[in-house]
Amino acid sequence: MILYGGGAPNDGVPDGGEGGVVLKKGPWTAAEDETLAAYVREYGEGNWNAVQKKTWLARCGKSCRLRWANHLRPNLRKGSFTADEERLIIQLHSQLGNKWARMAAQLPGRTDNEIKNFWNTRLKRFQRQGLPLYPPDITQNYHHQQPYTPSSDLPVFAFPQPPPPLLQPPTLRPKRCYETAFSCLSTKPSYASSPTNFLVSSPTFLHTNSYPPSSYQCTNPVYSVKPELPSNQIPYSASLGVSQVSNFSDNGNHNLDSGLQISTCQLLEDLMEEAEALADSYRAPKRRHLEATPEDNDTNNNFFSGSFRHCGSSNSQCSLQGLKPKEEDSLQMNTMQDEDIAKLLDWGSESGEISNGQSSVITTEENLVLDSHQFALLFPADEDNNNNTNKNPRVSCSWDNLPEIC
DNA sequence: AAATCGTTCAACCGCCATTCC
DNA sequence: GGGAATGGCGGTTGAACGATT
Repeated sequence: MILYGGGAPNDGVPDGGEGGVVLKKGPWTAAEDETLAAYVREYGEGNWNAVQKKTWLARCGKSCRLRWANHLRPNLRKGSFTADEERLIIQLHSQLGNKWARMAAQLPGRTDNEIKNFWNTRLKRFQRQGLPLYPPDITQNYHHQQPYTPSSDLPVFAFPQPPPPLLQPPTLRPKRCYETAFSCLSTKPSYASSPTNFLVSSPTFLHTNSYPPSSYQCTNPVYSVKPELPSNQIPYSASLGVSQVSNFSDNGNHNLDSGLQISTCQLLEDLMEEAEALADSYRAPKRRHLEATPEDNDTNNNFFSGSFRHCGSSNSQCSLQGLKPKEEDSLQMNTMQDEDIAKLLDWGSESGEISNGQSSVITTEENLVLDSHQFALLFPADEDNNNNTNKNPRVSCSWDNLPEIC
């Protein structure tokens, strides 16, 4: 056993002896750091579980590896990101999604954890402020299919790619986003041949020029075709839509065999938000309980009510940036009229039998385009935001009034 | 000065893939 | 082939800290 660094072996940690060591958690001490560094100097990286055996450290191998990788290994750059680094991160994220390790590989001396923290902080801030996550030039890069390629080992996603055919068996299973996005489901839905379809499933107007009005043009990859789903950013797009299906059907049967259901429900949710804002401005409040019942305490069932809160709280993501976030969203939802819901459900039914929660029969995205037009007629975008704003501030949210995403 | 709020960052957790036996 | 061990990755948490009220 190596006693590098002179640190106290126990250091407040119970030690049950060989095989019964209670591993220490929490912040690392300088002595532990020194011990770990000495271990790596002697034995090299890897075999991290041996650290515990060969030194007095009561840390699990994972913890050692993490400490080394994030803090002790040489050539680490500490301190704030430079402007160039920040820009590179943004650019990489626009292409890779939440692939922190791969992003870190492009930023010498930076760790995936740092990048992840940076991005999540930035994400929070930008969402709160309703700002676009990606600067226009970076999204232009996307538009012109000139993805940033800092090195040869970074795969180039020449998107937008034609969306893969829907309703095909998955050919690969996304590693993370799948789990997160559909963690609410006992039955995992199938989806088309790549996670890209989750984003294809975002509101139709994001992918066409037909709606909303031409003044609004989304190029934000977050909404658009993207190789990977940043799962903590797109629950709105995927999982929330799914949850809505189950709630609309109200049969507890998560029979979601179609990625297109997700598409449709996502669009539906977007439209419902628009509808709720409009409806709320015209009608006296009339409560309608779309939220999970109180006895539904698990996350699955709360997903529906949470979906609106989430959307409101992630303004830059969901595009309805003018909507009131969080609590007010659920209030707005409660004020939605039955007939509005009925219209939405009828619309959904016509489009893909969404209202009954069964498998969607929509087979093409064109249907969604058409239906969005129908819905546009149902809830026309206000032509004069000021007028509506005077009626009710909430109505200030319309497609025209949205802050530019990109 | 105290309380509250927001941000940052280090660390942990769970899952998955790979390797080893 | 199968299970265990190991490493890697992404998501999440919570403490520390500073700013604001």
